[in-house]
Amino acid sequence: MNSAMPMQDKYIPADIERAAQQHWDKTGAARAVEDASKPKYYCLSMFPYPSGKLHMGHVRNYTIGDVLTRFHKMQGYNVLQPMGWDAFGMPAENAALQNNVPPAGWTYSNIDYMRSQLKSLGFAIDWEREFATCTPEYYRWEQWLFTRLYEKGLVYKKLGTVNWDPVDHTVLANEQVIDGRGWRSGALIEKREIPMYYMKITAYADELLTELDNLPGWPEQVRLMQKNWIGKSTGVRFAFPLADNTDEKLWVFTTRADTIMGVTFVAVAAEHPLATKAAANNPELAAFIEECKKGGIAEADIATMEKKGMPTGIFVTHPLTGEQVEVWVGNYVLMSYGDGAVMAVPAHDERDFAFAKKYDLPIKQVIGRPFFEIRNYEPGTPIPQQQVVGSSEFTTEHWQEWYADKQNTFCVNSGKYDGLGYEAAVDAIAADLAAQGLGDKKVQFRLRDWGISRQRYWGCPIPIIHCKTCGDVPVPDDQLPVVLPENVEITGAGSPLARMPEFYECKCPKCGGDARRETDTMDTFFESSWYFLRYACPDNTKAMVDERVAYWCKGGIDQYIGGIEHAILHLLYSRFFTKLMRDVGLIGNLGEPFANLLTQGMVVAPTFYRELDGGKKQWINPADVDVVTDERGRPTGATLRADGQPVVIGGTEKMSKSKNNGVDPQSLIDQYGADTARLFIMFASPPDQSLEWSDAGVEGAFRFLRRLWKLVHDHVQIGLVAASTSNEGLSAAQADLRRKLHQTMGKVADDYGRRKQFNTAIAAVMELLNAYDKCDLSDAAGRALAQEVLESATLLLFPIVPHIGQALYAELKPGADAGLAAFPKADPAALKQDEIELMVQVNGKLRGAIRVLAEADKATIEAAALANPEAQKFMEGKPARKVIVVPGRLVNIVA
RNA sequence: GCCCCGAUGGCGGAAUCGGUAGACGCAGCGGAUUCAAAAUCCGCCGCCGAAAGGUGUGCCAGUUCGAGUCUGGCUCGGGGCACCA
Repeated sequence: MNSAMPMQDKYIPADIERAAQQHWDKTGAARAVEDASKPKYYCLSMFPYPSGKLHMGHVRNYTIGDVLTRFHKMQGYNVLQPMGWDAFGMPAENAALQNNVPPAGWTYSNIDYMRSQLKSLGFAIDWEREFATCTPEYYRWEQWLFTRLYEKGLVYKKLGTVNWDPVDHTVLANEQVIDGRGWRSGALIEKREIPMYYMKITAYADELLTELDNLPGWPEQVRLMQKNWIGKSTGVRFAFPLADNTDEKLWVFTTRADTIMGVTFVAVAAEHPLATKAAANNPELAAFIEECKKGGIAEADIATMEKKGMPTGIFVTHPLTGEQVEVWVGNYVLMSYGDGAVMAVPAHDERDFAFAKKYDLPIKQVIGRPFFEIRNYEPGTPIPQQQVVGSSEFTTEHWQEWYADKQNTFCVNSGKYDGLGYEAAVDAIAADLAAQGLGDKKVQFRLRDWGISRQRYWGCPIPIIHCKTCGDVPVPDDQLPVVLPENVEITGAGSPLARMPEFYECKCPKCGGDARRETDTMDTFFESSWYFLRYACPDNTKAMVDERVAYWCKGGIDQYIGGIEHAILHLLYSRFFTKLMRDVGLIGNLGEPFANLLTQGMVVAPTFYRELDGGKKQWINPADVDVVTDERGRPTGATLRADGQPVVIGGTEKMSKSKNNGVDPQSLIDQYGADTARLFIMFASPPDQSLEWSDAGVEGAFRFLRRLWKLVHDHVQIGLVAASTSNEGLSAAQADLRRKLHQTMGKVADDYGRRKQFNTAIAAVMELLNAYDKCDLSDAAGRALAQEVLESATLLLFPIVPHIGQALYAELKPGADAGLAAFPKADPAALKQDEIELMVQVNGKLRGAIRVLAEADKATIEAAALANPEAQKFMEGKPARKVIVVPGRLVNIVA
């Protein structure tokens, strides 16, 4: 900043943004160095997938992070804000298929472009810590960790189910299965079981669950979602002996053992061994099992499809009644849950009820609900004790909500268990099953082990060698990393690695014989599960992490910011990894990785379309549309700018390619500058809510910055003075303005620091400047106050709009660097107020207002309120029965 | 289907611990300035009503002196559901 030059009278963002960014680069303003003498603040935003260019969601995410980064820097913290690239993933392979470019080259060029975009937004990122996860320097360490975990038994191999495209001969992601068909081939997808590697996350289920209670800095909803996902439940696991007198047993798990006397059939998954056995000499059943294998593996699809089943002809013995119960195959039973079999109690489970009605299976009521009645009730008397007069009516005609109730119900038609409530019945039944050696209480988790094998190319190779004599052998440390070859041809049919002998042919590290390298790669959640630790020491070529992790991550990363869509998987896996790495001895006990979490909302925009022949919609970008409004500003229609013809106004939806409603951040930056983009995004809505795009709102943000520039410019023209430091010499109106200034300092610091709500912080500064505009500041004391207001407002806004902040502050205080300034702190003396205004209510309705001394006692306030003419009018001469005084707020007279 | 969240003027939103509903901004309307326009500045702006006043925070109940905020029941919209990231 060259303060010798006269101040530009126009706000020209391009000039000041370039200058500010050069200044920060030159001074290394964003560089983070470990410094034990200062409190640290590690501010982390979820790293982007390098898809090509930044989208508005990125800009929002990283602006939030940058505001918190800059605010904490001004508060005296040693701040780290890193950035990197989640660089492995499917889109690179799709791009390769479409444009015939290798995934590596595509990814690296995207990274280069997106890095330049991030730089143009002026984020205070320490670029010296940048890395991409697709480089061997990064992924070698997760291969190394994988081999450690494999040796500890925390990684193991078992069969897993995948979406198989029988035409393209390839495994598809859930996203690539549309209405049960492959997205490219259109073929009906089948379930196929293949061997895969699994991470034993279930071994940490209890710790992952209980630690959620130690995360007060997380949104309650995210903790709740994770809790439900882990899904700890206590129930009974028990067995139905097969009725054929062999020793074989069919095991099931239930949380409703109290309904066990109502079991009328048992359902098993299509892949269950018993189903396979029964199908051996039952072609009809075999055909049904085949049918169950049609379709994808996504749970949402399985849960919403029509429930179907078929009897197997196999009977099992009810462990308590000795009755014969038939085994059915059900398409809704998942092999991956528990034992792949469930007891069916149609009377008390809604799904079983529907199934029993469909196949005409018996429904046996074993739970009753007491029915209450109030007898001899006299209107006007207190309601007497309710009296149980019997059980609510049960009918098999239709399902009623209470059938599945656990509370206020008791066993009926259940022999010795009759009359017992839920808990007592479960205890008694579990004890009886245990006595026979046929079952016991069991804690079960919904959480399943994490399958990490992917039959894809653009990912981290799994470091395993398959040897005919030695079995699966982890790649020894001195042969790591297993480097992913970058020059490959992507065909869309299977993994190219499996067609590259130069990749998979190898020697067994144990016996030296011919062996085959694993060609599957890892789930890309693997990379994102530990990147935040690597930022502390990205340059270490000898170890995965080092002692710098202890400095930056002590007590957890201070702030993590990212989309709510990652609430479960990414955050759960990252928590899991932190515990794994602790147990492998890599890091001390850091506890939870993310102390504070902010989940930002989506960026949405209006949609416009035209209906084409055949009902297909042609989506039109909002930038090409003019909206027509009536005289009150309500939209009445819209036209396409190119031809002036009408288009249909659709809903407001998440910005996406498919709805063509995306706004390119680059055009915004080019037109208005980074500060306007940042300001609009922070002002439009609080960070955790969805943000609606508005071109007019962007204009408004730009207008505000231009106005701010002009206010400072006009002041500087008259001449700089020393900022006021007390109320001395101020008029009453000026003292009011100064009080507002200091109130605003407190408000903005609280909004940035505690509330993380930036829209209200901006609104508060706007209010301050509105008051500044209306106040006469022409005398000497006023000039000093003007200087104080402008200096402070510039610093208050600096975290959000740092470029203009840097420039204006240097104009107001020649030679000063806003980025190094301390955040303004409210002066208690300026906040003092003699008189306050209280609202007066009569019967809860606002009727008037009174002014009283700030220290007035309750009696004085009551008297003033009762004397208020408006209050008296609405009391209509009635005496006040009660007067409620809420200090500093209002008086409510109950008449 | 299951888990979680949300709903306030024409629009985005504010009201932080149950206490003035609509701050701030956008759009709109009226005016000033201008040869004119842009830009800028000033004023108005929930709904009904001439006013007094009434009414109003998705819908239906409830708790309370007082409910956008708390409780129960719905409706609609969004996120996640384990291979999108």
